[in-house]
Amino acid sequence: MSTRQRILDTALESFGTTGVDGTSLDALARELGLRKQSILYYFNSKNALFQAVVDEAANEFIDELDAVISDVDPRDVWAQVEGAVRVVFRLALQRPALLGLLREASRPGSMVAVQLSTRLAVHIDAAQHALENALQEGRVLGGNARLLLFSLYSTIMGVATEVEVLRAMGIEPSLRTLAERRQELLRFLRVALVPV
Amino acid sequence: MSTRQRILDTALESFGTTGVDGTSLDALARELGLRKQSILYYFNSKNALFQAVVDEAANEFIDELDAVISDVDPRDVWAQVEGAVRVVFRLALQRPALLGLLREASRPGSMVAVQLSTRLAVHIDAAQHALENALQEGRVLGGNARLLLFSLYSTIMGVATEVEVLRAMGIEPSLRTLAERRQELLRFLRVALVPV
DNA sequence: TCTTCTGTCTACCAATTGGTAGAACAGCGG
DNA sequence: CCGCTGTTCTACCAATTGGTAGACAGAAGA
Repeated sequence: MSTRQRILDTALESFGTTGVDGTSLDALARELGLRKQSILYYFNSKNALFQAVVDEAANEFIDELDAVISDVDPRDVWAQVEGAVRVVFRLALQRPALLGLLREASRPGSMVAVQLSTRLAVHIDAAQHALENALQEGRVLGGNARLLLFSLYSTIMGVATEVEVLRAMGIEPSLRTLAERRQELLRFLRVALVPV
Repeated sequence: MSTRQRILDTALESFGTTGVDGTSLDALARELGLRKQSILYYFNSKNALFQAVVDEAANEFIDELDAVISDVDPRDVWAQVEGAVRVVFRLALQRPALLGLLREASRPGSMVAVQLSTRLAVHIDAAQHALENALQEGRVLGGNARLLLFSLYSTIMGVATEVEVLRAMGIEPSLRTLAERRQELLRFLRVALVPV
């Protein structure tokens, strides 16, 4: 794998778990068996690296979503929601750093330096239109599609990343726990989203 | 107001908006018209200050919740949930730094140094028991009360703090927007929580 | 008046931070 | 063998960080 790609991967892992401020270029380079100057050779600044990592994470996130959702009837909003929930929960288990990074990127301070990936913005637009269609046909509750979309996003995100909160309260989340949580969330969404 | 209290208040504001790592003792002191050594006179370290600020924020948060919920029939779970939602949304508008700080405190890295306030833990226990009673009487969906509680918490939190995400996407949240969001969330919760 | 305690200050400090300048070195085409 | 290009290195650096030591001032109490 190219050095550049190794840097991106390791940085995603570290930024997503330890946070951007909590990760020094020095420590990152040590983990890679390099000097930090080599990192700065590929990315002009730490901020540029962060931007690149966010872009990569957003792309990976969307790829996972697309892979699942593309198998589904685009008119079946509920099936799409269910697919999205499944993806997010799987990522929470298998790629926790990825979700951590997306959360890190949407923190108040970080947004100043880093714009959300273009692809993510486009994807949100598309999802918004899909929801608007569903709304017009009366298959979903709610008025403002974009706001409803954000509601879905933050609900999924919040529930999926609460693993950390559970750990902090002394509850070690198990596979079974997460499965239960997903069931509860799906029941939540199902009752709120099914045809009126 | 005592200097100690002024430090706590300013620190909460700064930690909650700029983040802990993004706030230096120097900048904090400058904002207070002091030297950072004076801060360290009251709090032995930056971490101790953060711990104190988290405790204060948790207390304030719980006070707000208690004030609303104590007016409600303790057996009426739905009324309590509605009250909690109202409180969180009001805080999102009037004391955004407070919610920001609670989110900051539940970040992966921060929890290492800072335990959740004891009072918050006790409060969560109480809420858990209330939910369990409701579950036994069959007035609410769901199985595990503690998990359901976390679901409620993260859902409310996620939706309320998505103001930042909206801003990042170029949507300036208005009072009306937030009111709509609250309505949507309440509809969400109502349908999911009302007697089966 | 002398002492003591509280609070704020000046003066430092060691460590770490992100970042720059430029040497060394490898491989490769000519 | 030469020069070129891409990559990694050593050597620095200025700035900032959290934190320590101790002087100094003022108020309070004896």
